[in-house]
Amino acid sequence: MTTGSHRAAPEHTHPDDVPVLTALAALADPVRLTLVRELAGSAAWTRSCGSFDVPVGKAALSHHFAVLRGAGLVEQRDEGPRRVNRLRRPEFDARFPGLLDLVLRDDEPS
Amino acid sequence: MTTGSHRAAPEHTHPDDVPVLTALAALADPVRLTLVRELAGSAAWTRSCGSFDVPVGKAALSHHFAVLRGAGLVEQRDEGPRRVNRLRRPEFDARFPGLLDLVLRDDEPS
DNA sequence: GCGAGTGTATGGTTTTCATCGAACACTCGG
DNA sequence: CCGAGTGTTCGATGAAAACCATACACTCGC
Repeated sequence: MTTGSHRAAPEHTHPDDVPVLTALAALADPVRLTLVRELAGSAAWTRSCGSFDVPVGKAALSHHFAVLRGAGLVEQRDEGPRRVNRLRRPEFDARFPGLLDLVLRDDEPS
Repeated sequence: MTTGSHRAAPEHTHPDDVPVLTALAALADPVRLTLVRELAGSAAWTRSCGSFDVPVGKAALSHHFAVLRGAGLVEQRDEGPRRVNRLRRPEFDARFPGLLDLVLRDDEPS
């Protein structure tokens, strides 16, 4: 019986269980949008939560990741002391085709 | 000199001038989502502002339409005493391909 | 020119949400 | 076993946004 004391694994929501409104609300925030974009530019499982360049404290950051998880946008795994992330591109694309493409490739209007 | 006293024409924003964040925020609200969907199901210029089935008062409704205009989602024209609406599908699709399709054809997860 | 119908603007209330500081949990290397 | 590093949770604060009720503006039929 390896009852090993582990940290509680983060709760994940599959994109298939996510209402559109939740997905849109998750992406309609400048900080989270930055996280998603930066995450899309890195290989899976290579970025820990603290490695993102956003102007908010740890607490807020943690909250934002919880929202992204709840929207099926991000998957997290504990790796030693840090929590590493992966953008759930294929699953999310299957549920909301084109949405990620939109927010990723967008250039702001001149 | 026909200085005719007309009502101020509503200010419109073309989708090309709309940042993604604004578009997402506009759609990430249950009332506005209903408006867009109901509007998509009707012919252009056939729906006045008051003809939508949403559980808010006139003032809030007026505000929501202002947000939709500002996001390049809706065009309005004064027709007698009422203000009729049109969903700017082609323009908005050109700026954000697939986004409207997504919010329109979506079925909530079981 | 009234009065009904329709929409906007204003002012104020309530709710929601992003944020922070501080305290706590876990992992790992000395 | 301690201390540094990392992330979550809690409580509180502040800002943004949705909302309502009221008052105002415009159009039209009578």
